[in-house]
Amino acid sequence: TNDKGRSIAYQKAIEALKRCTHPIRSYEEIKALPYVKQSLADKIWEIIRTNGLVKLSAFQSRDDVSTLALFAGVWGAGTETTKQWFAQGFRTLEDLRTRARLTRTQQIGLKYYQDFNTRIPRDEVTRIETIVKQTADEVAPGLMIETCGSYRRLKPSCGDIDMLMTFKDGKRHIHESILAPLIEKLRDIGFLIHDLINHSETSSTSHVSEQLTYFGVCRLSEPGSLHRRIDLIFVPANEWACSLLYFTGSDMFNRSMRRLARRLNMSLSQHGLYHGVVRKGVEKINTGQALNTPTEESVFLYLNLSYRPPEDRDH
DNA sequence: TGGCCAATACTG
DNA sequence: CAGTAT
DNA sequence: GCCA
Repeated sequence: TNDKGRSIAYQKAIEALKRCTHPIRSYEEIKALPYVKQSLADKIWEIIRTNGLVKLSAFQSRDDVSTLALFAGVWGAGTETTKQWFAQGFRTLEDLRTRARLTRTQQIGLKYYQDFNTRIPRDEVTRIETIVKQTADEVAPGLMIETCGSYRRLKPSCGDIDMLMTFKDGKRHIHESILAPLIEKLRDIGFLIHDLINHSETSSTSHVSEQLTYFGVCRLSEPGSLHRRIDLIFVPANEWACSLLYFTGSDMFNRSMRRLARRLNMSLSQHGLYHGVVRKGVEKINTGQALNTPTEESVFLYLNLSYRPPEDRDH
């Protein structure tokens, strides 16, 4: 419930299982998998034998666990908030609506609870993408726009919509005035329904970033359309490739790529790839120098990896 | 036994 | 600052 | 919970 390390370990084991192509017949075969040892092998074997896991069903049916899982579906509420709500005696979404103290974003998260927790079919993402691109062409021509996340990994459905943009020519500077008119226009045409977060990431530490980020709620005009979570992100041209990599994911893929970078005394983030990084434990002594990363391919190359297209980046 | 990706901005 | 999000 |  509150064990980050353990949940990562389970994730790794799950990925290892997915990667395993040959059928599993014996307990020994399970234990031979990476990231699977005694404890997890026992659990997996029990699932295979009995088609279930006694401990898991007992766990899931616990009042607190199921309630926390329900509350976790509210955008803007994390582990601490959901625990507090449970402690205050709330058990249903109706309890939250009528009695809980909610932040503005949590109110939106609750209002659209069902919608936000419904997967978005690919073709709907495509239609949403078209609207944003058309509108961008009107108010800020010359933008390159790429829809990332699971959409770019060619998944049949997506949890939300992540759109990354930069200037095609790569020369013009990203400026606050680019984001605002686009948002405004999208709001005018009835596409954007709510704003969740509107932030401008400016140079505060080592790297000079001019990333602009908007999180909001959109909806297609067709009757019956659900409200969808959409993120619009402007990045400076020199950060395009690393941002694209980051926002395309998957999460697990990003992690393993960053682990590799670290082993090579480099550091990878959405802003760039740095080499000559000096670390003392987790702490960075020297941030190193930024490498020129014009394309995703270039990042793979620096890390001595062969290129993997988005659809092969599930882990 | 410590780390498990990284870096940063918003809200209250 | 703690919490949440990307 | 697994790994270095």
